[in-house]
Amino acid sequence: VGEDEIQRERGEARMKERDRAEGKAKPARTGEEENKMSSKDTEREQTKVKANKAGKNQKEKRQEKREEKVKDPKNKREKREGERNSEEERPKENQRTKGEKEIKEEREEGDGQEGEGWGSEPKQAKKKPKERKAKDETKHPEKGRKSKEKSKEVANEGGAKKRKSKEEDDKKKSKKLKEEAEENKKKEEDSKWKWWEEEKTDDGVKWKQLEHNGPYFAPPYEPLPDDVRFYYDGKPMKLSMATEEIATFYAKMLDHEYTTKEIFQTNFFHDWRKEMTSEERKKIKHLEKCDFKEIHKYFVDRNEARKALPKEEKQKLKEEADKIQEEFGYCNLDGHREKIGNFKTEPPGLFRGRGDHPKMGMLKKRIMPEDVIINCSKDCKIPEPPLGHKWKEVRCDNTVTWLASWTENIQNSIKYIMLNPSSKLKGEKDWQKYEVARRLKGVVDKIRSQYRADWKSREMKKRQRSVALYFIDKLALRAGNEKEEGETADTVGCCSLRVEHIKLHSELDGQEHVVEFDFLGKDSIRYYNKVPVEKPVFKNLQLFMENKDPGDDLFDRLNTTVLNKHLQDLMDGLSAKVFRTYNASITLQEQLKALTNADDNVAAKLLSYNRANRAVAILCNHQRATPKTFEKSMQNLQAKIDAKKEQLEEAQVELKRAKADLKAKKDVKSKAAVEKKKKLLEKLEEQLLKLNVQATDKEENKQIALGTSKLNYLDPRISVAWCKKFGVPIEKIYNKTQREKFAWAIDMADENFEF
DNA sequence: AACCTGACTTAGTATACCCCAC
DNA sequence: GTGGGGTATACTAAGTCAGGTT
Repeated sequence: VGEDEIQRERGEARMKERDRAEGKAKPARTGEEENKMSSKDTEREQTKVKANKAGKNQKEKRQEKREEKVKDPKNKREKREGERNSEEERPKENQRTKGEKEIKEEREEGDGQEGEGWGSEPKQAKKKPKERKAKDETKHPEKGRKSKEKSKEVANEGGAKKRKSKEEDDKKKSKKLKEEAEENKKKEEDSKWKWWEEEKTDDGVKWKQLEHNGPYFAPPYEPLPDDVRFYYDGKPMKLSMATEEIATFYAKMLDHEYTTKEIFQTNFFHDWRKEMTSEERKKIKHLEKCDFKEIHKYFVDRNEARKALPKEEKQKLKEEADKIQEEFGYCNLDGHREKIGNFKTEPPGLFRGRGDHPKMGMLKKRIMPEDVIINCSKDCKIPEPPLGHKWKEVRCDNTVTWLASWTENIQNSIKYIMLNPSSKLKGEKDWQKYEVARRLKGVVDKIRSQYRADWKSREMKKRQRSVALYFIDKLALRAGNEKEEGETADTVGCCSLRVEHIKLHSELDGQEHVVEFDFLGKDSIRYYNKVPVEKPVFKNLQLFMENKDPGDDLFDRLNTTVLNKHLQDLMDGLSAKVFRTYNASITLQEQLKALTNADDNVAAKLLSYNRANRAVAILCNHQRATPKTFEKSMQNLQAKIDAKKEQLEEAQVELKRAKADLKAKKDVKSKAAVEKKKKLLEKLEEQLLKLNVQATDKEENKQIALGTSKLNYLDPRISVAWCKKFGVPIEKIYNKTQREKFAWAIDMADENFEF
């Protein structure tokens, strides 16, 4: 119920939410989205199919358009200009209908420049509630890490009573514990680097000293054993090593949906043939005649065997991995040991794009040292390339944060090795991001009233800009850069919306001026939403869509560069994505305020937190595939609920009986029995309620991913303050990794922090 | 102004891992 | 001890945005 209120309060309606509100009693999503999706397949599946179809039409159209452009670019351009000019007139007509506002508008336009002063940053004092925390940490240096071990030990002890020969084990363990503790101590000391208490420099220099061991390269290809064969046209065929390697990439993916897709197959086969020897190429002409099944089985078996490995073997493997982590996983940055995020080069394989990606199945080549640029201090020990190899380049650029880079062959873009989110370099940037968002809080009202005013501007450009900004602000849409056609999946953001992505309803379900959005956003995640908008926005959209084809840009006079330049003028550091951060964080703060009940127990408070978190995830459209095990675990939960209900009924019957007993006997004993039954009943009721809440929570979370917003959009200080204020242990909302990433916030925010 | 590119953040999914009930 | 279910981590694709070049 609370959640529905939230949504209403925000004055907008992500469609799903509204449907839920309409359904009232029904907690699960119902309504149109599902009606529309007739089959039982998952919504996303449907979405994709639909999108694919749409995509094809679009693409054909757009292709045509492009061809036209190529044929006669000038002609097209002129035509477009003509359209624009005539459009330019139209706003004036509209203004007339809006009456006397013209004058006001002029004034506001003149005032537009007042924005200059907005940039003044509300200086927020760096408070330091650090004292207490620091003390805590020095007192129990390895408490956090140890506690886990300890609990393990306790558990073990319980079991050990049965078996007696535990001593040796224990000894080993305690020794190991000691070692670990020592190591942890060392680590802890390093990770205790409180960079946030140091002076910040803002000169673009990211480090003074940077030392590391370079990337860890993917292990070389191991040829298949002789008895694992590839068949062509029914006959076994020995492949050259390079060809075989690529075949294994495909074979490994055989039971993945990807390999059923035509583009995937075509791309794969094309790239594979390129790498074949000429004899192989002569022979292998059709993918359908290739039989990878034996290879596939080999890998499946191998994986299983690895899973079934005895303990010691597994232990060994782990130790090896730890060694690698130890050697390549850390670097020295300005005298501090920092964890690296991705210290391994990406292994070769087949490219798995998301959504309807034109390049899926292409061969991702093996990265060699000769492809890699190393970035490190001048005077430090330069990382050794693997034996017999050389680096592409070693440079010393302290204005960037990466340690190594290479160019990837699919999109021809650069990939980097960078630090872990817990590092100073990442943390500082993160902190700064939220500070920018907080500055936006101070000027957002002004910006809002300005874009409202701009809805009536005589300039088409301004109108488009202001409507787009309205969407970005209200719906937390992404900016929407242009993308190269045919290089990536066809997805859009705000500025790249096309006419086909929205539908206008002057009236829908009792609401006026409803815009229906339906498009694929980042990662080809569908954005579907029906939003009532203000009348001028609606009118503007009608205007923008006039005389356009479905495949035309909705905001043809706007792109992200123009928009961001404007935003930069409004506030220093402002760009489109800041609105997402701002709206996400402010929503969390408001929701927490509205939902948290100080008298609740921790579990209930956590539920409130999750609900607030979920409100943000919904706002940002963070989705996930319904977990594979969802149905099952839901059933399990339902079974539990049913069992509880039964128990409850039984308890009721028993209570009645006890009451009758009491009436008959009227002795102390039966009175006590009644009390006991009453208590039991209460307890059961409470448990049932809890289970029901759990089920609701689960259902609501089915397709919503909370992690992304938690990690990237919610100022951690809001959460930290909330925890401190309501006595919720921080571990309940942030796991170990998250606590490391947000160490700065955990340390600096007190319960009074306001975003 | 269009175009390109480098650097960095944000994103969902696959897999590893851990814990608990059996 | 095992299996399964849920969470944490690894992985890498896909965005944003600004600065430079044409």
